[in-house]
Amino acid sequence: MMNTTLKLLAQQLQLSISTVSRALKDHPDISTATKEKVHALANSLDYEPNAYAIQLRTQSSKIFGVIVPAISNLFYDSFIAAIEEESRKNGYALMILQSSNNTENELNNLKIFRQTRVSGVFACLSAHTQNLEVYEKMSNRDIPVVFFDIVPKDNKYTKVRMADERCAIIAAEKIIERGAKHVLAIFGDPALSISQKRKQAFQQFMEKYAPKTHCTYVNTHSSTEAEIAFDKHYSKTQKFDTVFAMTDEILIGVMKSIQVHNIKVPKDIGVISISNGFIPNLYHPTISYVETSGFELGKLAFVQMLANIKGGKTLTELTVDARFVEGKSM
Amino acid sequence: MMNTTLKLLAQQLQLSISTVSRALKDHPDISTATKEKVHALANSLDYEPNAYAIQLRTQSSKIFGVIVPAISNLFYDSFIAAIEEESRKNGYALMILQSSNNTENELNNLKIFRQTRVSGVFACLSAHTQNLEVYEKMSNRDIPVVFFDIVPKDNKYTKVRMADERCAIIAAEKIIERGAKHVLAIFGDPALSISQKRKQAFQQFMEKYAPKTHCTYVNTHSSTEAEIAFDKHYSKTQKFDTVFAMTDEILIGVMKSIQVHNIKVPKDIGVISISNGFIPNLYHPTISYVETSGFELGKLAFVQMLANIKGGKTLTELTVDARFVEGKSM
DNA sequence: TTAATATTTGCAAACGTTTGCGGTAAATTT
DNA sequence: AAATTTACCGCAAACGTTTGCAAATATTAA
Repeated sequence: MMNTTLKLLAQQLQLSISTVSRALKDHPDISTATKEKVHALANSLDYEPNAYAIQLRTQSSKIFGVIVPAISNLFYDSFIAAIEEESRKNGYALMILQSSNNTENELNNLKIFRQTRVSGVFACLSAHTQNLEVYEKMSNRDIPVVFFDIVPKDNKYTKVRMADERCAIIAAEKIIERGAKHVLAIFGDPALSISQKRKQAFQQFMEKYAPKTHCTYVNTHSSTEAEIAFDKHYSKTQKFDTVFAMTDEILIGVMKSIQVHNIKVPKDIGVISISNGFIPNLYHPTISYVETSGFELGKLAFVQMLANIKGGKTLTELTVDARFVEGKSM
Repeated sequence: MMNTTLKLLAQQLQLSISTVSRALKDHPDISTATKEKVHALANSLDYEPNAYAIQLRTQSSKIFGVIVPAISNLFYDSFIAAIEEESRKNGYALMILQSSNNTENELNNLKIFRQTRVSGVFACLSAHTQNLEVYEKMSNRDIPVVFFDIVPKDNKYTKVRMADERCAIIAAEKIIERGAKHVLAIFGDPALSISQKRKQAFQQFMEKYAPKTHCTYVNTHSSTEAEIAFDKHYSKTQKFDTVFAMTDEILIGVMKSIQVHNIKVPKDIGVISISNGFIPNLYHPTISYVETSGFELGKLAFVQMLANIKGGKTLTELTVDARFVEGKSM
C-alpha cells in the first residue's frame, strides 16, 4: 500500500504541499473551508506524518534516551515507568537501552543516542565508569543529560538521586529506637559510591548516638554472598539481635538464611532494609524498610530534563527524600 | 558547536559529498588514499551520520518497537533483555512502550511506532484487547508484527508464546508423581486465555491420569486474593496436601499464607508453580517450578522477526517448551 | 473607479543522506 | 598511435517535511 504523504494529499486536492501542511496544523493563514477538506482526506487516507522528515527538517526528535544497568531490576523498573508516563504526557517517546554494567555497552548506547539525535538522555552510570568524556560529547551536541541514581561526583552535571545518607540514617535511627545491642549491617559493593555513602552515614550516626551498640559491618556483592555472610556471623557465639540490609539483593540473601535457620522475626532478630517495597512485602512478617522510590526519582528526573530543555542549564543535584515504612520485622 | 555533516567534510577536503559518503562506507569506487583522508577528518571532527536523514532516504529505521503490559514485570523483563541483546547484535535499537494493560495506550503506542516507521513491532496484547484492526494497519504499512505471550487467536498472525498447556501438564505430572491426594490449584484471571488454557489442560490431565485425586480449582486476580483463597481453604476441615500456583503473583500470595501459618513445606504441603525462577528461589525450601523463560521467548521472537523482515511472511505460531526445575518443595 | 489592505495560497529552499549515471584521466591493449 | 578498458570522482535527484516570502485573489476604503 502506498504511503500517504503531503504530496499525495496535495495532488488529490489540487493544492500545494505547503497549504496542506499548514491546514493540517491549523495555521491561521488557511481558510476553514480548505482546512476541512484537507482534514477529511487526510483521515480517510490515514495520513501519518513522517517522523524522520520532520526531525530532519526541525532538528528535534521528541525521543528521550534512557540508559540503565539492567531493565530487569525492581528499582529501575519503577524509574522507567515514571519517566515513561511523563514522556507520554508530554509527547515524547522513550528509547531504552541497557548497559549491563558494562562501560563498552554504555559507550555504544550513547553513540546510538547521538546518532538518533535524541532530545535528551537519562543516564545511570555503569558501576565502574570513570571516564565521562562521552557525556561531554553529548553536551557539545546540545543533548542534555540527567544522571540518576548512580551519578558522577562532579558538580557540573545535572543529577537526581536518592538521599542515600538520609536513608542510612533513618535506618540507624530505627535500629537505635529498637534498642539494638548488636547489629549486623550488610552493605553492597564497596567500590560503589552508593555503598560508601550509606555505610559512612550509617556508621557515623551509630557511633555518635549509640556508641555502646556493637556493629559488625560487612560488604557483599550478591545475594548469595549476603546469605553466606549472615550465616557465618549467625553461627558465631556472639549473636546479633538486628540486621540491616542495604539493598533488596542483600535482603534476599538474609531472608534466605533466616528461613533456613527458622529464626523468629522480630523476636530473635530484627530486620530492616532499604528498598522500594516489593521484596520486603513478600515475607511474613513483612520487613520494615526505608523507602527509596524509583517512581518518584523518575518524576523528579523528568522535571529536571524539561527544565534543561526549556530554560537552558540547571546544574543542580536534587535528591528525593526517604521515609520509613513500618513492617512487622522491627 | 557546529554539527559535522558530509557537506562540511566535503568542503574541507575539496571533495564532493558523494565521494565522502562513499569513502566512509568503503565503496570500491574510491581510492585508498582519499578514503584515508576522509576517515581521518571524519574522526577528528567526530562525524556521526544523521540517522534521520538516512532513514528518510532509505525508508528504513533500524528500530524495533516493543509493547508490553508493564515493564516492571519479572517475565517481560527477561523477554526485553533477550530482544535487546539480539537487537544490539544486529544493529537495531529498541523503543519500548508500555500499555499498562490499557487498550487506549496500546493504540497510542502503535501510532508512535507507525510514525517512527519502526522496522518491526513486538507486541503483547493488553488483557482485553479484542479489536485487532490497528495491527492490520501495521501490516498495511509493511511493518511486521510478532506477537508474544498474549497473542491473538487468529492464525494469520506471527506469534510466539509459552507452551501453556505443556506447562500445566508438566506440573500435573509432578503432582501425580508426588502422590497427591488433595490438590488446591490456583489460576489467574479467568477472562484471560492463558488462564483458560492452563486450567483446562491441567484439569483434563488430572482427570484422565489421576481420577481419584481430589482437585479444588480457584481463580484469583491478585496475590492478595490468592493469599485469601489459600487461607480460606486451609482453614477448612478437609485439608489439601499440595498447592499449584499458576503464576508468580499467585505463588507470592500462597507463600505469604504458608509463612503465616508456619506450614512445613514440603512435609505438610507440597508447592509447585509456573515461573521464570526468580520468586521460587526467594524461599526456603526453594519452590519447584515449571520454567517459562521470557529470555528464550525473546530469542525466539527475534528470529521470527528477522525471518519476517528478510523472507517475507512467516505465519506460524511457535511455542517455547517448558521444563521442570526441581526445588525442595515437592 | 482606483488604490490600498486583508485574506488565502503557492514557490522554493533547506534539513543530511544515498545512489544511478555520466564524465575525465590514466592505464592497458591492439 | 589509436582504441579500449579501468579507476576515480562529481552531478543531481530524491526521501517528506517546514517556513520565509512572494503572488494572487478578494475585500474595503478613498
